[in-house]
Amino acid sequence: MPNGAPKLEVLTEIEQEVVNMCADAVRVAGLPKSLGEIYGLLFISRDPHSLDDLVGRLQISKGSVSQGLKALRMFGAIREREGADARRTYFEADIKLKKLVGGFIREQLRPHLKSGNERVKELEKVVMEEEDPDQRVFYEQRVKKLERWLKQGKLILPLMQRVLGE
Amino acid sequence: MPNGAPKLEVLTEIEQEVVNMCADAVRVAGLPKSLGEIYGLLFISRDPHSLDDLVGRLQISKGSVSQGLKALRMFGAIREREGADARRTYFEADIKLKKLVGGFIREQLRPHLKSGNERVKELEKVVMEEEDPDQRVFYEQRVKKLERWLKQGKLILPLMQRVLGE
DNA sequence: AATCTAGTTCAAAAAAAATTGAACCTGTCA
DNA sequence: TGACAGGTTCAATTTTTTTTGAACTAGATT
Repeated sequence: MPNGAPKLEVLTEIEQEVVNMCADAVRVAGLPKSLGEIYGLLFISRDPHSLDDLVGRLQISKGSVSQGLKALRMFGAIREREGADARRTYFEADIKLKKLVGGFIREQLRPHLKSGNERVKELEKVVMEEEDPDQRVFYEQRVKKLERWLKQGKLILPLMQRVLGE
Repeated sequence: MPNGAPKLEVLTEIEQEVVNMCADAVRVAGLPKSLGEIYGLLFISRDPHSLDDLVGRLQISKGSVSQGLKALRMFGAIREREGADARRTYFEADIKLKKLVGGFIREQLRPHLKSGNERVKELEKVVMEEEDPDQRVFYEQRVKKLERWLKQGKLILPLMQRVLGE
């Protein structure tokens, strides 16, 4: 009978430190702290953890951990693994920066660029209706500027991924 | 006697659209909406605006606009300009993407990388105290990984600035 | 089939962040 | 000098975001 009981111990100093660093790092990216805490603990752990392990060690609710794991899986930041209790799902961190940044770009940045494009197209239409010719010319310049910004954004994402390709 | 009275008119469709786009864009970067609204209105205006103009047109409080302008000045995203009323300070948008991104990197990203470095140095010390040799080797690997991540981050910032050099 | 249990969902609660507005500077003008 | 106006500050309030936890689903297990 395998020991599948969730771990309940408190975090060691090292674990706590890494968990905090990751929590702060994801905040910079505008993601919830709990996500970083979960990733941080997996990152600094040799053995994979189950949902209940994470609840016990990090002292955050089952709901938060469930949602956090879901998001991290979407980013490709964690992987499922076999573990002590065949009934549970265990997770380990994917530590390739390329993967993490790639997931972030795909899930967070690209959707915004996409909707930005649509909005600029809308803008072009509205600008065409401007009566005053000088004003219209000015607006056209500015909208063109927005378009160029979006293009630059689209350009820089794959570049970032390439550079972080290690 | 120059007419320095603040503008009170409501936003046109175009202005509203650009203001909203900028508001959403800065949210992605983790900055307050009001900052984006202010920048957006300046971006799409031919003439510079005073603090009271912005309060009147955007319907946000004097306090918020004052703070927003302060932050935008720090980023280098806006410039002071002469205007109708010699007593007031007027602002116009700096529309060079390089400048905007540069300001963001300098004010928001670099400080985090810096504190990250310090924290990793702290971590190294704590790891040295780990008794179990296998565990210590594992921790050393992970801390090294964190160091590499920070280095990559430092590497990519100037690259971004260069690419956005237009 | 009834019971367990790992995991999910989501409305409500809590926490964090942004905004407000009144008090307060500071320099100008009469 | 005193009244005034532009601008700043910051404690209190509002809004937004995150977290919680109880109810629920689904897939074993007896």
